[in-house]
Amino acid sequence: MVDDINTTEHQIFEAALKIFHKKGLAGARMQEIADEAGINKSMLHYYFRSKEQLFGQIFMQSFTKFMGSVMPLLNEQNTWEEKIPIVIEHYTQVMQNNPNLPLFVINELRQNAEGFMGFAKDSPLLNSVFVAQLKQAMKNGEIRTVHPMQIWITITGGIIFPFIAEPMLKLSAIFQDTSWEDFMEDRKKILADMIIKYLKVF
Amino acid sequence: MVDDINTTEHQIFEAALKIFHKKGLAGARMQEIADEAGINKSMLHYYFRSKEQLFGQIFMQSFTKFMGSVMPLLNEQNTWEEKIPIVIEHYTQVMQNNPNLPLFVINELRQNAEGFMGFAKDSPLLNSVFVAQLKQAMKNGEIRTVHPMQIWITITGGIIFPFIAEPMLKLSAIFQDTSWEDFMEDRKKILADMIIKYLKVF
DNA sequence: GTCTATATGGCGATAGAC
DNA sequence: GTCTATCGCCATATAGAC
Repeated sequence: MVDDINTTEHQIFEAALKIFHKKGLAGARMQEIADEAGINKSMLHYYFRSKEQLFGQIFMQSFTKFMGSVMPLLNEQNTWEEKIPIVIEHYTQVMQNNPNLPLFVINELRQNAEGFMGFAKDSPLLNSVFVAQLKQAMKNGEIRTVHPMQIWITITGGIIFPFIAEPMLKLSAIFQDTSWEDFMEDRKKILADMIIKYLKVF
Repeated sequence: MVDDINTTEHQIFEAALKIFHKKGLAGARMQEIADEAGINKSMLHYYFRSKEQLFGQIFMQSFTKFMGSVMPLLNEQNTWEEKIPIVIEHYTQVMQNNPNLPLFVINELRQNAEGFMGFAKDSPLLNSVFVAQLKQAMKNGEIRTVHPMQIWITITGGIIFPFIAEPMLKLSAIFQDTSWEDFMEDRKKILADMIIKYLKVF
């Protein structure tokens, strides 16, 4: 059982997750994963047969975590306006706990475009309560009419992008007068304000 | 001369650019680059010595293109408000012509964090006319006071992120009722409006 | 400059003892 | 289940003919 935290299999899985997230499928080495797990390299093949299969399990879990974890929040019984800062806070947490997760999923998905088509869902996002609430508010004339995906990408990208681009931003020595942490803390409020104001003032 | 478009060296360079952008350093194969260039594999070593050195030249050019190309626009003699849609249009063009460029630069930078510190500039962005204009407008009370980098990341991320996340978004079957092209065309105006409204209405 | 042939090392994977 | 030893392949790189 991979779930049992004390098994060899679990140790390998966690090590592989870390290495694959950092280096990707092509860049990761089985030996490096074994070292990270403090375990003999043969054990990787004993438990997961091949690098491909080990990777497959890691990817599946990562993809589900990244794409699926936010859905419950979108279907809560609160207003669309309340959901926005909650979603922003959620993604900030995800990024702080798994800084390489989105880049990993995006990269591997790009390499293997057709290989993962089985993952395609029937767009649960567009069927969420959140999107329904936005559409209703648009219909009522309470907010501006705009494709909900524009709002969604602005929310998610607004948080995820700075984390993804972090090494580039830091390279430009851009954060001289403020810390990265303060900057991202400010960002949460700015982003929510910006989106809500855009929707309401028109 | 790599500049001369008819030389073997130039053909190799262009082929390597394409393959490295798509697969990254770890995923690219010298044979694949040679095939793409329609040239014998030995020629790659003859002109560029090693994979590492070939990659180094590609990365340097890519990084400069990605980071440097927007600076002139920020220093033009127009208002900050006029610059925003211009920058958005610029990045849209860059993304359409080099769809893998940002992800390539971000990924390789992340792998080799300390290796490229020599590229660090003295933050030309924060010394641009655009940022100076924003600061002046804040001082005059014409717009809300906010760190200019928040504005900058919202602009760049707002365009770059959807392109980066494209395979993931398409996988979610999200674009049933509109085309990707229409969506991005709308986005340019939405993003500019959103940012300008946020700055002016407070 | 361009080709063919080959050297060299690294990596995924397996065999087999314990 | 876990280890050591090793196989076989593939990728980078070089040697050397033309």
